[in-house]
Amino acid sequence: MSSLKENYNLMIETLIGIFTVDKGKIKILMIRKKTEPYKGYWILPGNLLNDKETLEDNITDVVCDKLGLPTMYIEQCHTFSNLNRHLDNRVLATAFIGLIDNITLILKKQDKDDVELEWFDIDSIPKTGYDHDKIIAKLITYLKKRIIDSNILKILFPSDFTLPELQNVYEHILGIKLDRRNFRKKLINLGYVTDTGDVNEGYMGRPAKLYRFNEEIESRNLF
Amino acid sequence: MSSLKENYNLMIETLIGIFTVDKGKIKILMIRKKTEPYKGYWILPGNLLNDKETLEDNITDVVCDKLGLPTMYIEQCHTFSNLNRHLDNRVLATAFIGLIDNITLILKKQDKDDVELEWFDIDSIPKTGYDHDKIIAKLITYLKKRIIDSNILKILFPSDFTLPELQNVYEHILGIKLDRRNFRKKLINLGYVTDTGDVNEGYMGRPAKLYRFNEEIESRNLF
DNA sequence: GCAAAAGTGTTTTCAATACACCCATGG
DNA sequence: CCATGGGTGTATTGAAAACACTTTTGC
Repeated sequence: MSSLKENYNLMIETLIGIFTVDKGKIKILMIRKKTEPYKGYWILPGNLLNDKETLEDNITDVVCDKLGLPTMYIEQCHTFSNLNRHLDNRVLATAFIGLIDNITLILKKQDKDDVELEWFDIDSIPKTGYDHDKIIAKLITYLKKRIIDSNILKILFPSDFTLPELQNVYEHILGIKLDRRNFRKKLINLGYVTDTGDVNEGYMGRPAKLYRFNEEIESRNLF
Repeated sequence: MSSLKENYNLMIETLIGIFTVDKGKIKILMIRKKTEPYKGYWILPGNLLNDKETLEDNITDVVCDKLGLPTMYIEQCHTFSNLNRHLDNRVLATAFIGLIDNITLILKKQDKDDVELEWFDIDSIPKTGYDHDKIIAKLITYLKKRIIDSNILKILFPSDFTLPELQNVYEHILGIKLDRRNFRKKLINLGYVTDTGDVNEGYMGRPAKLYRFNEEIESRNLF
């Protein structure tokens, strides 16, 4: 603990992968960089940490002020400390995931003129600036693991979703096909979801029933 | 990304909770602080990050050079960024877990005269300096979760352990009693462990058979 | 009426649970 | 021989997996 000051030319940024689900597909929000370096490339939203706020406060500010999105559920995932992350300065990055359901997102977002945002399917990430491709890969892996071993999917499916949509997400994450009958049986019989009585009209084929997650269900591995 | 330099009076330290299992009990290694502040208190080993190394390299150096322990399996867990972690400076902390089995530990450790180390049962953590009590709590929670949903326990039980020892660890972590017959049945029938043919002599009661984990087993939730 | 997508039941298999007595050693 | 801790088998229950046809809507 000697030499407290001398070794410090070192900065920290926050980065966030914001995820939502739209029609059974998991999407991540990226922002197009407007200045050099990496001008025109897609990157994760984020900000440099200043010395009067926590990482969590900082990233919450990014979400609200910079992106115009509502406050959302976040989890810290990993701190990246490779030496060459930035070209000039040493900058560490603490990466978060943020989860928001599509309905709240559409209702509460405020458009910002000064940022160019786009949602990408997590299977179709564009070319990124910096090392954000590696960070995104880690965030997606983290998200998948959390979906499998907790019930954070509730946050992405707040109410009035269809079981085929939910099944799509599970199949996508697990990389396997699930039997429709067994899927419904498990979710319904184990008390995870409840029929809302409504149906999802306006699509091709037979309208699907709408469900919501039950609140009081404890987390366990479903698949 | 304006104002790169002006906001930086900010440092990062690494901290590590090193865990081992001894006779069915999970232990964590702590170090006694020899200087003010918090002189005489127990803290987690760690070090300030300098600008020429990654967090992972830094903590590996702590383990080897400062503590005299062999290189071990580590995982990054969380970065703590509360404003008042240290008294004078703003110091963030990235905390790791390190896992090592008791046999390798005893064989390969080099005693260091200048550090006072002690292994504490994770249920009996002493009074700590700084916010290390909170960090330890988080590390223990993290470790428990990882033990439940992966097979990192293999790292802590390399070979020649008894099933009652292993059962103790599971019971401790899960906070429940497990049936001895069902525990053995599961571990053996599902191919997780193999009888080495040896027994554990020299303790009271009937000697226990010794087992080792099978290598090729995929990770799943056992309980 | 046909294309598209959603809904439904039964059987089999296997792991999970509950449960009580005997065995091997040290002192 | 007794105290201590370890090892063993069976029956029941419940979830997991496999499997094909019918229903509802839009066009």
